[in-house]
Amino acid sequence: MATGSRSWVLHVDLDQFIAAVEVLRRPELAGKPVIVGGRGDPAERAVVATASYEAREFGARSGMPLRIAARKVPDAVLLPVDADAYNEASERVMTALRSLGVIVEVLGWDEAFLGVETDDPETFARRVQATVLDATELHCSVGIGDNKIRAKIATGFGKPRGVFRLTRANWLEVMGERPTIDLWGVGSKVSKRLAALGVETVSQLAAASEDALVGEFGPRMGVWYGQLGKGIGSAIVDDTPWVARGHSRETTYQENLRTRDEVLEAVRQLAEQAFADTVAEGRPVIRVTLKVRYAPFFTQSKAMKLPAPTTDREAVVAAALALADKLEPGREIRLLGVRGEMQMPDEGDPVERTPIRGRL
DNA sequence: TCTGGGGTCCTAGGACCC
DNA sequence: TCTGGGGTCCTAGGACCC
Repeated sequence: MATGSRSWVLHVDLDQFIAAVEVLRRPELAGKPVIVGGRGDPAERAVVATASYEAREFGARSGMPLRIAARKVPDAVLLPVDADAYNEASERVMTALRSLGVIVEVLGWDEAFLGVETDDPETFARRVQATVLDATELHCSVGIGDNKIRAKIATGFGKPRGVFRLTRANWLEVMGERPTIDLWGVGSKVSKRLAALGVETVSQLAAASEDALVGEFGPRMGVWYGQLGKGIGSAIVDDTPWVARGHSRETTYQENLRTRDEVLEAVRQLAEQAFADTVAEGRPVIRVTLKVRYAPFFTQSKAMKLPAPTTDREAVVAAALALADKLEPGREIRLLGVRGEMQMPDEGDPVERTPIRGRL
């Protein structure tokens, strides 16, 4: 048996995860337009974390200002983000996936790659869905691929509650005529720059000259985009625990900050919170970055490598405050962020594994 | 209509050294 | 007097993802 057994990458994605978790604990919300975001108050500066399918019919989208979404969907049930509840549900999902005896690489709250040896990936995918549903009452879609890129993109064609296979064999047939922005890792800016090069579709990207792409995007990104057009990418599914490079805290203020004292106090608070997260990792901070968004919407950053790696809270806070003194005085500020970057555990021995939220 | 909060990686350009 | 090329380190900022 298993004569045709080979390696597959499966990508599992929960369907409207956050809204589904909310409906689970409040069954009366089933079938209603549900919008989750911020503190659930459309009068505040916040954006939509998830809109249920019913709310999407009226034009609500994740990432949209809560205020706008509430206007589009007057009958919507607005709920605050409850991170603890989603983390707990996420843990149960991942535990269910691990019970299948395969390698599980977690991508976020509601996503994971599975490394699977099988001669029938569709049947295995259905088993994944049944296992998750049985354990959590949540539905998911599964993409099957011969690498992570294709598995990830395949999932979109399976939604909701479906399974789709995307490999070298059908890559151009399925993706070739689609716009480049449909690729994972190509956003609005890059798709426009590609269009300026005459590259509108995935097949055009696959056929584009690497020299032209490198000329436009640089040695790494240029090569990367060319590979992406062909659907080429890593097939390594790695379950070693993720080690964060840094931690940050940022806040959008409901009222813009106006005075220097307000700004310094805000920076101090954010620095202490971000520092607390880095301390929990047990590694020293090597670099501090201050991010500022002046009203109405202009973002800048100031960064500073510390003289020496430190676990001293006051040193980190002092660095953040020093950066705050480089901000333009007298301008209204609507957002501040402080990021602490940590020393990696085994410097000089770069992790071979692929970064999950960055490149694949 | 007015844009969260948490991350990752890449590129350009200046400073400095040989 | 005016000038090279390569390398490293650092900061600022861009782009993308969930």
